[in-house]
Amino acid sequence: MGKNIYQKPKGTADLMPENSAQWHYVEETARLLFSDYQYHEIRTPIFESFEVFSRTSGDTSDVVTKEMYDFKDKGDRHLALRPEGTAGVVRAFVENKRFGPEFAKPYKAFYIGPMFRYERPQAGRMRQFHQIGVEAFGSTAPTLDAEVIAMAVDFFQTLGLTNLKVVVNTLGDQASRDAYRTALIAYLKPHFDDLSADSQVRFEKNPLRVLDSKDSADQAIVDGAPSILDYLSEDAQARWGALQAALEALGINYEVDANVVRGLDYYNHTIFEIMTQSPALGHGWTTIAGGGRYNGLVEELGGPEMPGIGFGIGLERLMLLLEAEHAALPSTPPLDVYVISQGAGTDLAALQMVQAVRSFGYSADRDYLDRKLKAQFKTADRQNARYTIVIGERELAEQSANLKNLATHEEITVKLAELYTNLPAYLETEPSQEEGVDEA
RNA sequence: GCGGAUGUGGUGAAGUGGUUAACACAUCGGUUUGUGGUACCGACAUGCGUGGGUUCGAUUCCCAUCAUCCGCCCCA
Repeated sequence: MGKNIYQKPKGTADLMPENSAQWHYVEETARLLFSDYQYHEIRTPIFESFEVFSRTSGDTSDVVTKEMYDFKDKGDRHLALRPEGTAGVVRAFVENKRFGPEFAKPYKAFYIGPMFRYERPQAGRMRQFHQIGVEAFGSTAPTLDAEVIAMAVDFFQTLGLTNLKVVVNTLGDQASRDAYRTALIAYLKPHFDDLSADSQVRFEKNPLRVLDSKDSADQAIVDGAPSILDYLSEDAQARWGALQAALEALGINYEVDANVVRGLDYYNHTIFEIMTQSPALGHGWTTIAGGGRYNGLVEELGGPEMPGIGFGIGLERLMLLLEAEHAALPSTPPLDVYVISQGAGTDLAALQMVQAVRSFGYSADRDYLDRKLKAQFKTADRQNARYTIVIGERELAEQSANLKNLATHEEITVKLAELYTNLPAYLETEPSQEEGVDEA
């Protein structure tokens, strides 16, 4: 044993081969479902110019001010590992001129990949974590907002989650927001001394965030605060009404919570969170997806005036949740054939045989450690093999093999040449390389 | 950035300031000659996160450090 055992950086994780199947399953589910909505994958760099994030997320957010992994590269460029997905997608949208008229609107994209935030790790929250998110550009239609929300709900339901709550709110347009902000500050100011220390900081930096404080004293104060919904401009009011009508038309059970405020500064109009209740993610309702409209972002990054909407889902938290809720997860793929060899000269025959089996589309494995026959059977059994093909010295001498069905214990002797040309006829099973799904 | 807990073999987990670090699971081997989930037998940490310190002597005491887990902030 070496003395220097390297450890992965704090807040990162190794996804080992034994555990990757469920990630594939969730990702594949997203790909298929989002494709039904005509969202296709976009892959943008994992790092971007620092400004891409600082200009979009806002300088009041901790995400920018203290959680960003930023650095100077050898060319003295100020770069940052992406802390969220939207900014990079918007940048790519603008840079590749997808706002052009030849591209149908809304222009839709989804992403899956790692994000980075320098913070203390805790349940389902890593420094390198993964998000699935979608973005749609070029339409302000509230029906699109509703559809985006519906897609997120659809995704969770497809994964077998049921205990979901959709919470929506609106931040209105800039005018609405400014008017509300002023009113909120006016209301909060006399209560300043009674606010928690955290909220006093929020009051200075981003007063809206006081609204979703978890502190009970804060909440008592917030209960009497003015509502954003009373400060909406006519246009914002109309959109807000249309959104709710659209959600109702889709039969989506939603809740209006005027105190929901998203953490990134770029949102306006529709914002939403999908929440669930699970001991795996702490007490009470916790957010598993969040998103909203960001009608100023494209312009902020140098594009034309063009609206956008999207959401993000934290995969680590989702995996924890699926595990805790015993939702559908893929089973370990079974092994079709385990090839057993024994004795002089059989090694090459076994090598050829596993390859032959695989060439028919079946999965095959064998022993590479020259272990005893019994041990090889044990391994075949442990790997849930359906068949074994034994090639020992005796079989090799007569150019045959022993084919055994491990479930029925039936065994037959077959010529090697016959197996090489006609193997599927001897197996009472279809190739099983696809990952099945268990209702665990 | 703040607070709490933890760190012994592949896994779970006992344990003590002093010569051989329990036990269980897993793994590997064996139980006479080529056939699998049982049973029995055996093997398996020169090491107790890392680095210092105290001591005649530390895995056990002290300090630091790293990492993990939980909570706050923030957020997915």
